[in-house]
This record gives sequence, structure tokens and C-alpha cells, in this order.
Amino acid sequence: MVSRSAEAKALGIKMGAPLFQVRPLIEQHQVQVFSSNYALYGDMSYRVMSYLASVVPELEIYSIDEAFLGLHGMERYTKPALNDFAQEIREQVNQRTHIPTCIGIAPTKTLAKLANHLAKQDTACKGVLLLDSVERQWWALGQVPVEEVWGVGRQYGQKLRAMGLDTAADLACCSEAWARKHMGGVVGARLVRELQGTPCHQLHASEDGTLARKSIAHTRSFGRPLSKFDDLLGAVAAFTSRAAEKLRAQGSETYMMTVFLGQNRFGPTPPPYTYSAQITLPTSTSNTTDLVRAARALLEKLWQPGLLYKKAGVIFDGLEGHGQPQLSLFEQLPEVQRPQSAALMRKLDQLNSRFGQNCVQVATAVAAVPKGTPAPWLGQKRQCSLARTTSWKDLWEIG
DNA sequence: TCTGGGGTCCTAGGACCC
DNA sequence: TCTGGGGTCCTAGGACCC
Repeated sequence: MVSRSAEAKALGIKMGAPLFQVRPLIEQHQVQVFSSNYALYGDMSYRVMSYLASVVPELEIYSIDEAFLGLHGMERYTKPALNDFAQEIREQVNQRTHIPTCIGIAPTKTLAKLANHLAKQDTACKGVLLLDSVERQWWALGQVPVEEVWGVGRQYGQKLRAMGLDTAADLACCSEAWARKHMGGVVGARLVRELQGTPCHQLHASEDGTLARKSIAHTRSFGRPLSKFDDLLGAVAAFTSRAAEKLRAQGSETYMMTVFLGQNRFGPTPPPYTYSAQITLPTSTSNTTDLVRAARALLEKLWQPGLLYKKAGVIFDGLEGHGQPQLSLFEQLPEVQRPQSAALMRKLDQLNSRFGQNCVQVATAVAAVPKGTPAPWLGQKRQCSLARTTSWKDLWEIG
């Protein structure tokens, strides 16, 4: 259970609880359960972000369901005007997507997150909280338990409580030097300064309403544990293909690749549970066949006969913008060397986008799979909702 | 039987180079 | 052979985020 409605939370279904543990509750109260549906979420997110990009000077997409809006140049607006502006945004997003939102406005990202947190909690805010004075900022800081501050996780939360710091305000009273010493160095120092109202985190604006990642990964747990090299190769090749698609979709190339295998963390085997290997490629690429070849080499280093693996993943780091890779003087642009490669990948992406994911795949990803059977690494998505907005076969039918 | 899938930034040590 | 002050890259891991 990763995302729960207010009603589900009220039943006591915990974040991260595995389905089998809450099965009785679910049956008793007829709780509706859905597998994750990334295609639908991604498309709805894109609709919201595109709208936001059209109404504010700067937009940073922070995650699939959160964004920072830069309001620079709007400081002169009075409090009611800013509140009205935020309300208008909420109404528009709701009209277009039926997605409810809350907005926190403050001089730093950390304070804006804190304001947003309070706006969600207190219905009197009507979804918007503006912290436009030092007095209101300190009032807000006093309302929030320290572990709910953005950047304070479980470890620091416990540590701060043990030191008698209970609220965000207590933390904001600490000195930068203290935070540097006790909260992970420069990270903690910035956190405290942000709480005090001094911006330390820039806005990383995205101009086109999409998010350009610095690393791209595709990782999955298998439907059942796998041990044979060929099965794992199939999985790793399929994951590499998906990650390479994501890479091309954001117009990037990679020169660093990691492959990892994971064993069952809940099983009888003691740690380590994951084994990983990394390679630096001689030149940046987004070509699926090149990347699958590299993935295979990494897997050959990792794989041990007799071990049962439950999970695998492929991660691309060292991303470079396509067309402007940082090459040394003596290297050729990859696309100049192999002009047909880019065209082939474009065709591959077009086919898969038009006729469905995995319509065309690299042979390595399917070689080990007998005809007519699902790939052994696929998870069981038993309760998937439909991809209403991104798949022809799942369109709403009205009749 | 069943236990998610992504990301970010920072630190530190060792190899290697000038 | 020892001394010294840089720098980069690679690798691994920790803490946090959604």
C-alpha cells in the first residue's frame, strides 16, 4: 500500500504495508485496490504541469505531483492579490483535471513546503497559505513537528527530538554552524538557513513543462525469483530498452551505466541483498543495442550460478544533452559515425508509441521467453486500472 | 503465496596525474 | 628515497525526497 485515501488511512492501513497483511481489513470494508498505473499518472501530471507553466514566470517540476512556482516580479502584489492568484490556479487545475491541490507561498522552498503542509491540514486555509511576513513565518514554524520539515528524515528526526528540538521553530533557532556539525554538513546548514528565510535552493526551471532528469533508471521486482542467466539477461535487456527509451524521450545520452541484481530482502539469506556493477562507456549513447551489449557484459560480471534473484535494475548516470555531448578533441560525434543508428531508434520509439509498448523489442529481451507465455520477470499486476488517457483500447466508452 | 519504483545531493577514500 | 600541494575520476555508501 503506497498511496491511500483518507478513508483507507482511517481504517489504519499503513503506508508501505504489503497487501497480504491488510487483506482482512480490505475484505471487511470493501476497500478498492489498484496496481500502479504510471502511464495514466504521467499523462495527468503533464496536463497539470503544462497549465502551470503557462501562468507563472518560472516553473520547476519537482516530482510527478509537485512543482515549485517562481513568483519573482510579483512581490509587489498585495496579500489578497497573491491569495486570489493562487486560488485561481487551484480552480483551473481542478476544472481541467479534477485534481485537488494546495499551494504554500513563502520566500524559500523549505518554507513554501512547510506552508503547503499546513494548507493541506487546515481547511480554514481553503488550500492556500501565504507566509509573507516574519511573524507569520515564525507562527507557521511553531505549528510543525520537526520531523515533518522537508529534509528531516527518520534519522535526523530522532536525533533532533533526542536533543530536545521538537518543532520546526526550534530547529530554525539553531545556528548554521550547529546544523553543519549535527545535520550532515552543508546540507543541514542550508536547511536551517532556508527555515530562517534565506533562500539556499535555486529554482531549476523547466521551460517545456517536462522534467529533465540527471539520471534515469528502470528497476523492477520479478513475478517469481529467477536464477538462470538467460532469464536474467532477458530481464536486464528489457529494462535497458525501457530506460533507453526514457533517455531518448528527454533527448539525452548516457556514458555511465549501472546494472544491479537484488535478492529477496525478506528471505532467509543474510545481506548483501544487492550486487551492482558499473561501466563508463567510451562515448555517450542512447542506442538500445549498444546499451544492451554493455548491460550484458555487466551482468556476466554479476551473475552467480545457484543464487535466486528477485529484482533487477538498470541505471544511467552521466547524462548529456543530445547533440551537445562533451567530447574530447579527437572523438567523433556518435551520430556522425553512425547516422543510421539515430534514425533506427527514432523508428523504434515511433512504432512502440503507436502500436503499444514492446511491439518491437531487441532480440536479447525475448530470446529466453517461450512463445505465448509472459516473460518470467514480469510482476503480477492483478488489479490494474485502465490507461484511460494514453491507450486506445482503454478509452472511455460512452453509450 | 504475497513486501514499490523511482530520484537528488553529499562525503570519503583510493588510484592516478602533474 | 623522501618531501609537498594540488587536481580528477571512480566507487561506495548514507541521508533524504516523492
